[in-house]
Amino acid sequence: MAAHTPRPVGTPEDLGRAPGLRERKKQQTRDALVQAAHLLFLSQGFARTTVDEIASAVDVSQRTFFRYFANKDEVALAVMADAEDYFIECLRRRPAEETPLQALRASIVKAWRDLGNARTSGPGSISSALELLRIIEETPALLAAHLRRVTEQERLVVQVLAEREGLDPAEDLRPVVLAAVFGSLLRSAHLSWTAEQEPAGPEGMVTVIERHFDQLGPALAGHWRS
Amino acid sequence: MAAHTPRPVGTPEDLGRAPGLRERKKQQTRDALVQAAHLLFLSQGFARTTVDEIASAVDVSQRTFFRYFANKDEVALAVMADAEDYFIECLRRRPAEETPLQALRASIVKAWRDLGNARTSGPGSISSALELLRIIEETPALLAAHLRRVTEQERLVVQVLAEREGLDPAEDLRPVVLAAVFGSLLRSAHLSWTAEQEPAGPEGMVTVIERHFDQLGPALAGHWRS
DNA sequence: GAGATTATGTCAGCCTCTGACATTCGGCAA
DNA sequence: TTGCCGAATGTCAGAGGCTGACATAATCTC
Repeated sequence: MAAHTPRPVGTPEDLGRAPGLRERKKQQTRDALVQAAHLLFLSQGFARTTVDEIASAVDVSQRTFFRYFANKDEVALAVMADAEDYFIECLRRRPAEETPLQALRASIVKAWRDLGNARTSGPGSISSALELLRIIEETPALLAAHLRRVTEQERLVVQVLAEREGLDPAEDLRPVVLAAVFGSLLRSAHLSWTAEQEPAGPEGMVTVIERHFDQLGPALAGHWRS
Repeated sequence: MAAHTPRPVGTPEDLGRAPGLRERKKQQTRDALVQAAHLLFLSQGFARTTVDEIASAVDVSQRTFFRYFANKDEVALAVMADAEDYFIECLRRRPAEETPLQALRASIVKAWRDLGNARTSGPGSISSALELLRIIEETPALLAAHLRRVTEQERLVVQVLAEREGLDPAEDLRPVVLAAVFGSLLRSAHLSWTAEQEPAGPEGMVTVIERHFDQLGPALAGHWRS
């Protein structure tokens, strides 16, 4: 097992090659750990769940747990992390005619919709991610780790945007600023989704996100008092 | 000592009352801890500094350290936290004629300038805060904690903005969105300040922040390709 | 100065996370 | 099939963050 095990991301040469037993087992324990952790977090809360519990629920040693995940946070954020990867993929595929802002909006909506239509249960399911989002928001340590992940994702967004528009992010601040704006827009959407009794599920999330996008113009415009 | 010791924030009834010996001593050890931690972090890095080291540098027990700060992160972020409080104060005082965006921009610039002109050394100095910013950015755990703090501050900004403009933040998304945008704008400014060889010190930071503000309009406008 | 408050120290202990080393298991080729 | 190599896992020991409980010492109040 590679040192520190980054999350398995399908490299090009993986495609079409049948993974051996070893790989399959690895994926299996990983999924099992995520799922076990998930269940425990939901039932007992994040803080009151120990790594030992998670590990022994899957019948591996604590040490093995830490070979799959760098820390306890990571296992909680794993599902969200996968979803974010998919979003980046969507963004990469947007047609060049769209403005950067349009492309971002379209990608995030598509990502949620697709994930919503995909597997609807199991460790990688999107409803899992949504339940997790609630736990994340109410657990300071997790929220912190999540926010850090999000800002790292933002760097990727900057890169993709700059590439799309053919400019150098070191020269031009616009991709940086837009990515930042987009990131925080998403976060306030998540926040309002978890806080309010919004329609649950991915489609509810899409609604909330779109509502936030629509407020972007008005928020930046002059005075608010009508 | 109150349980968990939130950072001392001057309550109205404190004003003009001479603090007793006990209070003064508390403030003294707190400052000493911050300063000692600060020096150690700068010389050895955050991770390689133990709480025991910090505590014994000030000649108190480890247990006492944890009565002042909930965790190791907090002592590192203490100076930044004070600066943020001052910013909020500035925002509260902005004239009502300014648009929300103008008020935010003016407050953050004023806050950096004032803090820059105030004590220029010592545990609460602004140059300390700036040095810390570098450490924060390169220490994942600290960055995470910092980001969480920032988003909490954002909630305050939402409140102040909503109050200014006389609207209900639960009804109207504009304060929420603007605060989010502002927060991420600041963060990318910090990032570019720590990354590049920007003019050091508070004034350099002001320059960077203003440059980012100026890009806000262009970033959101249609296509970027000229 | 006596008693009530409050800060500090001490101690024991849980939990997260890591390095080192031994063991077992899957992949692969003779 | 057998045997070897490398990769995954287990075991163990230990550092470091953090907390509750209780005792002690300092300040405050009257």
